[in-house]
Amino acid sequence: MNEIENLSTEEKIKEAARKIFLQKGFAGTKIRDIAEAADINIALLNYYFRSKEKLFDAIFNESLAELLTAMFGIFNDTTLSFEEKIAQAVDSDIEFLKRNPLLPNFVFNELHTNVDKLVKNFPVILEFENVHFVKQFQEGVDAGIYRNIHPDHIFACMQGMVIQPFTEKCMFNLQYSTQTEAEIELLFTEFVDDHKKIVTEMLLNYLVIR
Amino acid sequence: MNEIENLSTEEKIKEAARKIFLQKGFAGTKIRDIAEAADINIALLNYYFRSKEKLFDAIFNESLAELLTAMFGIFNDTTLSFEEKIAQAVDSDIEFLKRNPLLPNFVFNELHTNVDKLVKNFPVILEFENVHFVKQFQEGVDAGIYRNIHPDHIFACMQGMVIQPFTEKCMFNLQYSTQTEAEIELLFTEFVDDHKKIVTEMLLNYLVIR
DNA sequence: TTTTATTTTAAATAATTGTTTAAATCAAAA
DNA sequence: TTTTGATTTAAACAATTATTTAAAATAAAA
Repeated sequence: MNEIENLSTEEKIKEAARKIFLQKGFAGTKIRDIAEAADINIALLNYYFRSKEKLFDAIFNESLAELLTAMFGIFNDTTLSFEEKIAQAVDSDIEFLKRNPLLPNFVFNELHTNVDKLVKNFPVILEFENVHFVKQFQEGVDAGIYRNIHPDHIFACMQGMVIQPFTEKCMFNLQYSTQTEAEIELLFTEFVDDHKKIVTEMLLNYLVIR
Repeated sequence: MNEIENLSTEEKIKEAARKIFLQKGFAGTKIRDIAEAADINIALLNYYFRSKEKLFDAIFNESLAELLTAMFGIFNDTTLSFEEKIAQAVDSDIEFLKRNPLLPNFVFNELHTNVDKLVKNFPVILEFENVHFVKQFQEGVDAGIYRNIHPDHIFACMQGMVIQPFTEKCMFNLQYSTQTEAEIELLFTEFVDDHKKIVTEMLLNYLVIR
């Protein structure tokens, strides 16, 4: 019996599915479009993944795992100071978003139809209040060096500022519609790189009491 | 000839359509669901609005207009100082989002399939670089009292921080899943009210050089 | 080579969904 | 009341779409 899967067909489907699901969401995606993009027969889709929904779940769970890793990977690193965690989280989030610009909107949008699946597949999501980052922050608050706010505000501010340029990328494109596409991409990269520094400074400026 | 429209049926359709389109997007919405929610016959939908797409466009354009008004209504008020504009924009945005929590995600998501329609219906969107807020900011930068960054960073930071709590509201709900729904709503209102103050202070703290 | 299991294909199926039709109901005007 | 036009309804239609089937092609094993 051959246990080694030939991933080429399965991976072709997943890559095409990922691309289209992220662009158009679950309801907006037709399995025929996936099949065409993957250059395979429609029936193969149900042969490898039993249904459109199962294929979607596979993509969605992988995407969410990626996002959670990117978003919260830094926050439990005990070797980093609070300030370093913020700087590195902002940096790694934006680098991640450069490679996956559609991912946050995709996840957040499909989420509220799938909240029940979320906790089941990612119970870690309930642990965010206990992350090392929060402990460090609370210690700093108690020591009088950090401003006393609920840590959720920090997450909301950081994530919001980091994600927003990618959410309204189309607005950015409009603004520079005279340039070529390649030039716009370059401008956007410059913009989000500047944005990293600004977001980090803005957060620390506010949180750290001098 | 009766020129006075009886708005009750038409309005019933629009209200139901708005609710469902905002929750599920264009592709995820079935006109039968709208008809059921509005408690009317499916054919009436095409009688009043010629197609699903036309109905959607009506809803979408209204939504976008609302969002743009809420987001940028303050920025051209010449009676307000730069600092006042920030404080008021944050306040009015969050108050708006309390009433329309799903609207930003809806708009941004449907936008990238409709970018061409956007500029046609809302040419004002290209004028944001010339808004009074930006002029005030540039003057302040030239006078050395504001930090010299591209104004787009301000918009991205402000909008991101303001919208994010509503985008991940479902996460907030999970965190307090032991409480009743009414209690959670109260907690969330408190949270975003605190958030107003934090966002405003964080922005001004960073932008205004002392 | 022959046999067996796996993978792929074309076509059919069944259900869904946006739209249309034609008749029925209702309201206002003559 | 009768007539006219607007509104509403039930049903049908046509197109789309996820899924299944059964046969063909391919690869692996005997």
